[in-house]
Amino acid sequence: MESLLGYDRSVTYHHGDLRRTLLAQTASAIAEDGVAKLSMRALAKRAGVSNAAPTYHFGDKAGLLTALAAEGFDLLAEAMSGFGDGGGAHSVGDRRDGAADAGGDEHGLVARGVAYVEFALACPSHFTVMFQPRLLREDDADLAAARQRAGAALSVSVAETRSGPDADFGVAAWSLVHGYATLVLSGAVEPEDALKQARAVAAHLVADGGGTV
Amino acid sequence: MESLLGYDRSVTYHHGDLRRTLLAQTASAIAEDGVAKLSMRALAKRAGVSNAAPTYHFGDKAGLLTALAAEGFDLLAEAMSGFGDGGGAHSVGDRRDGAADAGGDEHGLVARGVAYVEFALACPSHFTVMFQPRLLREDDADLAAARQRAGAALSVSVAETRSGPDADFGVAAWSLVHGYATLVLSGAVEPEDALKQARAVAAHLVADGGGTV
DNA sequence: CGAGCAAACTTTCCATTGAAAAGATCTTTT
DNA sequence: AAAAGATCTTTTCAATGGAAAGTTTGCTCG
Repeated sequence: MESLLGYDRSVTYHHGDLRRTLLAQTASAIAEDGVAKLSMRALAKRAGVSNAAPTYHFGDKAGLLTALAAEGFDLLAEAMSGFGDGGGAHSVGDRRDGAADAGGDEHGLVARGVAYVEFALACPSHFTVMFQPRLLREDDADLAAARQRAGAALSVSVAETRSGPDADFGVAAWSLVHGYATLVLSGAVEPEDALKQARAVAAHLVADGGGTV
Repeated sequence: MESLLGYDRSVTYHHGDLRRTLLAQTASAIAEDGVAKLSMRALAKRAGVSNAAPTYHFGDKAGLLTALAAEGFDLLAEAMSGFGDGGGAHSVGDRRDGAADAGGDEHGLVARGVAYVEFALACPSHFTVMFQPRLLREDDADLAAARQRAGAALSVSVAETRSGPDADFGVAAWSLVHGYATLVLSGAVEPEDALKQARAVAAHLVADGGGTV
């Protein structure tokens, strides 16, 4: 029977973890071929379930990508937290290569900027989807909540450096790291050593002492 | 006859300008619903031709988007040229709102950064596609050529400001304007007055006098 | 313990899509 | 005028997203 179906019903039925599995498979599928070529059916095959299983869990393709984006914003919020206040730097994902996080006493804002880039490069699928609202259900509550958490983490990063509410500087800092991450991911900038370069790039901004335009 | 076909054959057959028309319709379709929802068939209807007409001109969907991206890189190169050497500022597209280009004696690099953002906001469909290589035919010769022209224009902009070959600074400047444009286009940053803010943002970087990390 | 009930997943079906193949029409060249 | 080539159409097919209805599983309540 199972050889005909292509999957073992006793295992897949009430998988228990299918939602998480689908999200993970989605991320790796996007990382391989891009979000444009993501197919719900191929995803289902990849996870060893039937065509309609992903649709059941996420409603439709936009729902799937929305869930991925929400997960991404939470990962980003996590990656940006725990720098200054003794929490110790959390590296994205499982890797702990030391070198990237070792420079402990570099400028706090630079460290967080590097963390932003580090996240984008470690989770390219999440990052890509997070900033393509056309692909998402913008009215999704979970997405809004996760986005707000990430936004708060970003604001804190800037506020720690600049006491006054200098909105322009915050936007500039965000633009810098976001742009660098985007350019590297799109292949426009060759990343010999992306994180080292990111640190140098970020330092250009922080080196600006004044800030009044 | 024509009422049955849905188009006037005497007009559409050997349209003479169909390729350009299709590119323009593609740009506006993407601007409306995003590139993910772009349909070759809907595009054909929009242009008043049959299903296969777009495929004939561009090979396939990737070919269409590649042509759009190449056009975008040429528009960008044009937008970035003609600042310092007396050419006068060329505004993107047809609009000439004066205010955006009027501040003649602001820092040259800032002016070019603003031009970059101005282009991205004026041609969002081109800009979006230009930096999504997964959607394109990367081996396309026209794309490579146009991209190189734009790259050269960008390099000149930076080189005019910094004499020495400070690669990091160039990447930082590009990242800043590219990131700001991307964030505005994705809706992540609210553009009260996007260009004014862009100028302020860019000034943060230029205000950095030294540059050595 | 078993009957119902909701959750999780499957099967089937349909409209739309991208692309290939082959045909029709117009323009240009010779 | 005849041939050749460019431009556009018609037809066709496999793949896709999604809707609808059916089936299996686990849980709850009597």
